[in-house]
Amino acid sequence: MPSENNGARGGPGLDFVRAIVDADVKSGRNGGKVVTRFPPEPNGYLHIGHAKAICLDFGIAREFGGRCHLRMDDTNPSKEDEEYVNAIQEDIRWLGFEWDGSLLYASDYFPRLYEFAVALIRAGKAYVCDLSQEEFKEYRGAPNKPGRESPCRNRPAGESLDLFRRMKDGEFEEGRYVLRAKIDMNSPNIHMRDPAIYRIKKAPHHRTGAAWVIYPMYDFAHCLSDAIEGITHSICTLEFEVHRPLYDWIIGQLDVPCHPRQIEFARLNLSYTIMSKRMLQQLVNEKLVSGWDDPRMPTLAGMRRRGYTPGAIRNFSRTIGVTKFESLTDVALLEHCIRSDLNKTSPRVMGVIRPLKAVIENYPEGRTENFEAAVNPEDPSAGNRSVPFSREIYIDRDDFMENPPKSFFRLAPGREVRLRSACLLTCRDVVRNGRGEVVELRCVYDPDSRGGHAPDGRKVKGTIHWVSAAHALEAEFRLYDRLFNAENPAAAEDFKDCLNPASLQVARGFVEPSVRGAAPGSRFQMERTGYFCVDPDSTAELPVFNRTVTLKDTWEKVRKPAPSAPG
RNA sequence: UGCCGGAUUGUGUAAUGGUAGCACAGCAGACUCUGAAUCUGCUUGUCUAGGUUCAAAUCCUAGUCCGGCAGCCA
Repeated sequence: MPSENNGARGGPGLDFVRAIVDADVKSGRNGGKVVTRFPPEPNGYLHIGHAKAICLDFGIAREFGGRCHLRMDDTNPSKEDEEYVNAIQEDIRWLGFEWDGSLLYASDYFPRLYEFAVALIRAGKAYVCDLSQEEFKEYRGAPNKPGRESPCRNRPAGESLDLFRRMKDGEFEEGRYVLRAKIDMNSPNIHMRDPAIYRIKKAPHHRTGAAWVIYPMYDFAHCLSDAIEGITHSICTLEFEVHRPLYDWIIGQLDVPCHPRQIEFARLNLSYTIMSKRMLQQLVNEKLVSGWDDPRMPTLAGMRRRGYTPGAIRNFSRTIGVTKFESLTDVALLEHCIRSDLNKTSPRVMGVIRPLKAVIENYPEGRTENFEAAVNPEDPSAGNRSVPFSREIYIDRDDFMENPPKSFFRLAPGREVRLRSACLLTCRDVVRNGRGEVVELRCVYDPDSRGGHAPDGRKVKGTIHWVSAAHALEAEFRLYDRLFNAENPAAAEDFKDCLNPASLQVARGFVEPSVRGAAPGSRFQMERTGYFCVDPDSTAELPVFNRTVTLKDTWEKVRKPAPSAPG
């Protein structure tokens, strides 16, 4: 097979796709113009794997001063829906891209595609075939076994034309006839063995309604849609590599304005994640998640709700690169990208997820004071916030141990810690309930340590977060972990067996009052805990926080050495 | 066993015949009012075998292994 892409290599700083585009621009191919397209089928929501393709398609157009179209590849009405068309546009814009021209649809080209098919028949390059699906399967042969020619192969063009028109007019049932390209039943490439290019499908189309009862197949519609739009570089994933000869063949038979170059790259695979639309659809249908935008989903809608930023996803896409090697990217890299973005941009706030009350016995009852704390130590321009303090506070249960090891830097009977941005606190005693569980801590603070510094210069290793009980805002925390326990769930016998039963844990706790009224979508770093994003489920009475990702936690590793890495 | 691709440290990715580099992860240390961030250091790699060459991840030959392809899905 003549392969235009063979031997193509990346230049310094350029991945192999950009290297090809760059070379084409420099050699004056297509008049030096670059036109790409992102062609989703509107049969599901976009996911992080699509983000890689979007960044490539739109990114290349942007970098080379070209255009990028958004075209719905809507040639199979039984799977597609307008809901997806809308979601796809929203997600692309959210990611930070805007298509050139108006939104395009392959279905807009149905009349022209029909005429192209007619032209192909006239040229003796296509015929109407009445073999059933089962029969043709037999005729097609196998990868290592040549096919046989359909008895209809030499049907006169006039007869095929008539039949094709009658297919269009709805005279036949689904499956009665298909239109086939007449290529080569002995080709070592199965896609060249007289592939079907039009089939009868009596399903209403989300845009063309009942206007058509025949629909072009992907191989016919896609290359011609590209050609109609003057696409110069048609970038797609590896599984279409074997389709390229067919792509080039069809374009080569017809009078079209240009011959786009198809370039294939490896799709993204992420550890502990599934990327198959079919499997994602199944999770939604079987209510294993709350919907396409469940924050555990790898969909852009889910990640957005989870608190991911478009910039972090774009940065991730750039970092993983583009190659033809089918790899499995460590989800830790994605997490690194969101942490590093959020670290620079999110306001800090204190939140207690599993509250334990601490009473400061030497602090006057009824008294309140405010401590100043940086909104974001990484960004001095963000200024300060005021955090109220009083005699009773909540701390996190994880920050107290009754019989701690030496490596535990937090609160314990007789130990002193720093309350973040406030003062030094020593635990004197614990209060238990009837079952012997610790339900309250009795503490004292050092009145000379206001602001968190000990006047005598003594070192206090541990700093913990807290919330004043009198001022605390009750909140729901949705603590997300990876959806799957297996590194590659798609490779398992049943991916659903790999679901992580602890992928969502809901907790009731408190946050500092400064976050009152934060709009859905607002992102915060809960100090020492993780990054959180306000969920749309929030109400005036109860804000809901989705945990985007935890902070890295060295103590976690000390405490229970390396399972298979936390989320 | 047919065709088409692919193979660089644990993971991902550079090096276009001339010092195998970067990021993530891991480990060790420094710093620290977030066990975060930051900073420093460290470990680990060219699928194999031949060949060409002063010099090979890169070029040639032969193999090995992995992925994709037999929808009237895209």
